[in-house]
Amino acid sequence: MVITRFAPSPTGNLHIGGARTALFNWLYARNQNGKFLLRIEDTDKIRSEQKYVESILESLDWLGISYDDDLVYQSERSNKYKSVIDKLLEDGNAYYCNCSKEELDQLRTSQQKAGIKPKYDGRNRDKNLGNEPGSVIRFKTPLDGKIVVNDTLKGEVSVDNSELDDLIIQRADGSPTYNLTVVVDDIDMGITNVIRGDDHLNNTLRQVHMMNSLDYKLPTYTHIPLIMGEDRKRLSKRHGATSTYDFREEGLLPIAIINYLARLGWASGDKEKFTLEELVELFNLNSLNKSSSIFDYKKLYSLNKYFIKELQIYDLYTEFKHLTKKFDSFGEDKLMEIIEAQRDRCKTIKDIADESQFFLSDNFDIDDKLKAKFLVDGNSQIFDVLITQLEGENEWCLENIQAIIENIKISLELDTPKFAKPVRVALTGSLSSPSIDTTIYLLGKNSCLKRLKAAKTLIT
RNA sequence: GUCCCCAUCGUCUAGAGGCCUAGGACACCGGGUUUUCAUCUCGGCAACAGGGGUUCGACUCCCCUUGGGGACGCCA
Repeated sequence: MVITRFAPSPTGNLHIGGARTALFNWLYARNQNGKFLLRIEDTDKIRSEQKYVESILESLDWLGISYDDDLVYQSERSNKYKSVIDKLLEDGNAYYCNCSKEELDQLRTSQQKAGIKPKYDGRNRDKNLGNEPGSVIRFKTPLDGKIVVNDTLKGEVSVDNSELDDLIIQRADGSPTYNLTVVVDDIDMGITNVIRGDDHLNNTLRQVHMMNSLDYKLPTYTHIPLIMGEDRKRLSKRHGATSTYDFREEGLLPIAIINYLARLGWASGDKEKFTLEELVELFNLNSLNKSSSIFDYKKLYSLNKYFIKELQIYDLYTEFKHLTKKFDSFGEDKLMEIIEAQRDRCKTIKDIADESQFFLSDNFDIDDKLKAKFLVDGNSQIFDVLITQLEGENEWCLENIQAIIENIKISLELDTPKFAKPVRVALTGSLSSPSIDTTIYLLGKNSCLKRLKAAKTLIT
C-alpha cells in the first residue's frame, strides 16, 4: 500500500509551498488508495509553537486535505530516536565530537575564504571520543564512492561521498536533529513515497546513507521543484501573501487555491479546472514538471473569480461568515440573497463583503463629486416619483420593483442609466452596486425610502 | 566558490522523433453584449535560450555554452 506523508514544522502558518507539497502527497495517496499521514516536526523546541500546529491543521482541513491515522509529534518520540542513535554508535556508524560552535564557525569561514565547499573536516571522526558534556554525535558518512538516489522525477542523481560531511545527528543538549528523526520516522511510519521540495535533495543523500547503515528499506523519492516569486527568488512574504491563512483572509476559496496549486508543476493535458474528485482520479507522479514555477497571483484570482460564480451559495456563505462578523444581524437567508446578488461581480469573498458595506447602514456620506453630478434639481422628480411608488408598494418583490422602474422610465422618458445612476448614488453612495432593481429589492422598503428621502434633502 | 537540479509565449503549461504553420489558460490589446462597477463573449499579440551532433526527419535524444534555481547550520 502506498503511504505518503506531509511533515511540516510548526514554526509558522502553512506556507503555500507546503500546501502544494501536502496536496501532491495527499492526491497521490488517495489516487493509489493508500494512506496520507501527518507528522509534526517539532524537534526545534525554541521555534516550534502549538498555535502553529493548530493553524496548519486548520488550513489543511479548510483545503480539504484529510489525513489518516494519528498525528505524529516528533517531540513525543525522543526514546525511539535515542535508541537508533545508540545503535548507530554501537555499530560504529556514529561518533562523539567535541568541537565547539566557534571552532566550527572558524573552520567554515576559512573554507569559504579558500573557495572550497564548507563542510566538517572529520577531525574527530577516528578519535573514539567519549560522551563529554557539550559533545554532539555525528553520523559517519562513507569517505569514498558515491551515493545515488533514484528520484522518480529527476532520475538518478549521483553525488560523490566526498562532497558530503559527517552531519550532526544529536545536539549538545541531547536532542536529535532533523535528518535523523526523518529517517527514523519515515521508516517507522511505513512511508513508501516521499514527495517533498527539491531543496531537500541534498538531505535525501544523507538520509539514504543513514537508512543504509540501519539496514532500512528505502522509500521512493520524488523531489518537486520549488515555487518562486516574480523575481525568480524563492516565494516569500515580500512577494505578497504566502500562507494559506493569508489567502483565506483575502477571501480566496479553497477550491481555487487547490486548482491553482495543482496546475503549478503538474498538468493533465489542457484541463484547467478540476473538482477534488477529478484531481484524485487524474493525479499521477509522471505528469509532474521538473522545472520550478513562478507564482502568479493574477491567475489565482482569476480562478477564484470563476469558482465564486460556480460554487454552491452555501459554501460562499460559510466563507463569508468566517471572514466578517459585520453582517451577523442579517438572517441566513437574507445574507445568502446578498451574496448571490454580488457573486457575479466579485473576485473574492472579501470583495463581496466590501461591495456590500452599503447594506449595513442607512446613514452614509456621499462623495461631493457624485452629489454634484447626480443629486441635482433635474433628478428630484425621479426621487419623488420613486418614493411615492415604493411607498405604495405592499408586496415587496423583485418583479413588482421591476414593474415600478419600467413605469417610471416610460412616464419620465428616461433610459436606464439616466434613472439608475442617481438612484444608485442615493441608495448606496456610489456608482457600483448590483443591478438597480436588485439593489432596491435587497435594501428593503424602509431603507430605500429613508435613503431616497435623505438624498432629496441634499439636492440644493 | 563547490556540488546538485532545471530550461516551450510575460506567467502556468500541452507536447513521449514526423500529428507543430507549436495547442490551452492567465495577463495584455481590440470588438461585441450589458442597468452602474463588474461579468460574459468574440478576436489579436506572443515561445521551442544559443551552438554543435545523432537521424531521412528534432520542441522532442546526446554534448557544450549561457541563463535560472537549490544545497553547503548543534533550522527544518
